[in-house]
Amino acid sequence: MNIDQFLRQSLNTALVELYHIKQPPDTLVLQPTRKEFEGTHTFVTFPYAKKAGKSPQELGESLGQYLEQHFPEVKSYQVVKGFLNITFQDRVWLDKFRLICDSEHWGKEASNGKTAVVEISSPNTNKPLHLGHMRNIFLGFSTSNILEAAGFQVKKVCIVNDRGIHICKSMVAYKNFGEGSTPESTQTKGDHFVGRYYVKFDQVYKEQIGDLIAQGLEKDQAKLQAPILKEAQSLLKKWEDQDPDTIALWEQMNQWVYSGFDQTYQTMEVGFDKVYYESNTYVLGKDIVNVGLETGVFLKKEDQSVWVDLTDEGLDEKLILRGDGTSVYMTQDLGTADLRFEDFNFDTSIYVVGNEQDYHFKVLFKILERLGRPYAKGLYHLSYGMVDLPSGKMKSREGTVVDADQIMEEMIDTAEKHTLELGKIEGLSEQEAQALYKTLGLGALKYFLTKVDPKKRMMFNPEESIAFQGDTGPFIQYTYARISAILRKGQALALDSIDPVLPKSLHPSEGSLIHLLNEYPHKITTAAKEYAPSVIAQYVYELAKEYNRFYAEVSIFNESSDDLKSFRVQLSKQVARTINMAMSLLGINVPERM
RNA sequence: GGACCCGUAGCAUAACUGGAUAGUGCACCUGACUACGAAUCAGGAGGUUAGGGGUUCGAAUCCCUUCGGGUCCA
Repeated sequence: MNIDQFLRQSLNTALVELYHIKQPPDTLVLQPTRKEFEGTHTFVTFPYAKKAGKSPQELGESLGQYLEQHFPEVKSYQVVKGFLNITFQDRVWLDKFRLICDSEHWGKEASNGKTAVVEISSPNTNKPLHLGHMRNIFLGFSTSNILEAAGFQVKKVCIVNDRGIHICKSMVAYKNFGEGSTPESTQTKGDHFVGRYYVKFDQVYKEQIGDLIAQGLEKDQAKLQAPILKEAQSLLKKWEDQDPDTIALWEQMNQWVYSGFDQTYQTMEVGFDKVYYESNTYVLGKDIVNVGLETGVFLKKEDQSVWVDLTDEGLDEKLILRGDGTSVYMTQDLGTADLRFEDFNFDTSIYVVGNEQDYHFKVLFKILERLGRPYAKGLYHLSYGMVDLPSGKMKSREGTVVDADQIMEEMIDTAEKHTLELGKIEGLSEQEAQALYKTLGLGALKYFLTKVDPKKRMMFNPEESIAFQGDTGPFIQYTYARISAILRKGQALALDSIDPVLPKSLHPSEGSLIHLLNEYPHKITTAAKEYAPSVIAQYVYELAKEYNRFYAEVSIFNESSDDLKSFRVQLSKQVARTINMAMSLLGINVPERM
């Protein structure tokens, strides 16, 4: 039984015995004890004081006394202003430590037989990936890893937005200004190559609007009349009519983009189980509309457009299909939801999509529920805030974005500079050194993007970039490398016994380390339940910090007793193991030295 | 016109979902390497949790309201 449960049951017994208060154990209010007080677990007595007819202070005292007398696991207690703080015997922690050492599957739940689908990234094929995508991607992959550790089978999918007017804009600009150049001929990464023409389109478009206004047109009219826009629209029409030349160009340009994306994904160390293309899925959903009309979930208006009325839920009426029979995003998303369920028969499906789509997903899920889809209750929108720059919002058309490839490169360069300054990696080959810089640079980036609550907008300052000190990826990586050095030495001294003699008592920092280690499985559960990588990030930071404190407070190899030395080596080893696992849940590697 | 999200020291963030004196990092000041790795550790300073009102043993958290920032729907 875990300590939490044990304490809940014991408190339950005490409340019944002393005050005849029957309170289900799992409803008792427990919380971690604050650092400045003795103990690890705190029971909040206020809610029960009235029923017991005692002051919170008295109630705490009596309960504490009861626990101390009846349960040998409880070492001592302390009541501060109605908060009952409980300290367990060192033996309890040592038993836990033994279990952790012996458990081969530590930090990995057994399969729960359920499948989760996670939709990640969903890029457009007209421009390179930027910082916003990175937040999406790292959040999505980390969430996937966490769900896997919590026992799910996870499928990572990506929907590529490869059709529509935005692609045609790049195509038009390329036709007019490309002069037959290619990524190869210009030595440019494919996605950047295509993105350039998207920006070019916008430049020309703006010039043309300016010219038209100068000729006396209203601004709104000018926006509609600009020749290059009309050209893009006619190209979209041609694409829909399957014009061979247009299709060929479209395929060619998309191919360039994909090869660029692949390279970026490789640097990020991510990959997908299945990729959907919108050019295939945008026709889906129309059948669903017909069925929905028959069953009365949808209604048809005079202009033949199809709507759903959600006003009784506090939402609006929402367009499902246009009067001319063409799709809107909602039509398509209904179709892909069904398709995805056919493909994976999932229990949970998570959409990692920015919070500007909060309303859209609320409506989508509601409609699927009304359509009686069996999977509807397993849908979840993992919504995240925008990434802001000091200069304001990122706008790809205006080129004010932080490019993913560029930022990764800069981070890796910074890591290299930093590492060379510190000069601690003698003996690494050039190849190992390069791998290390990547590990550190990407570690800093991934940690930065996953440690924050996804809901919040976040600020990214490219000038100050991302630090390597304090609450950062490299701080944790450093702790791991530090422990690795200890383990190497422990091995050399033959102190790395798998079955060390456990000490009779614990140094306080040893106790808190074991307590923290013991928390890890709970953190996975919480993180999986809430789809919150930040839970893991915060945990692993706390663990690394606690280890560094331990490291400063006690010595390992200067102890006189071999038993104690090997115990501390073993403790270090378990910390390293846990850091490694937690970091890999965030998609971050840890180095043996740095 | 309607709806949703956000506001915590100079900056960036946390608070176990209503619990203790609101934690932590950066930056700033002070100390610790002739000791297992100083990308570290120990300490200091910095807060009317945007403002006001309410709910209660207790509010950053829930309700009302004002202000500021952002988003969506037609």
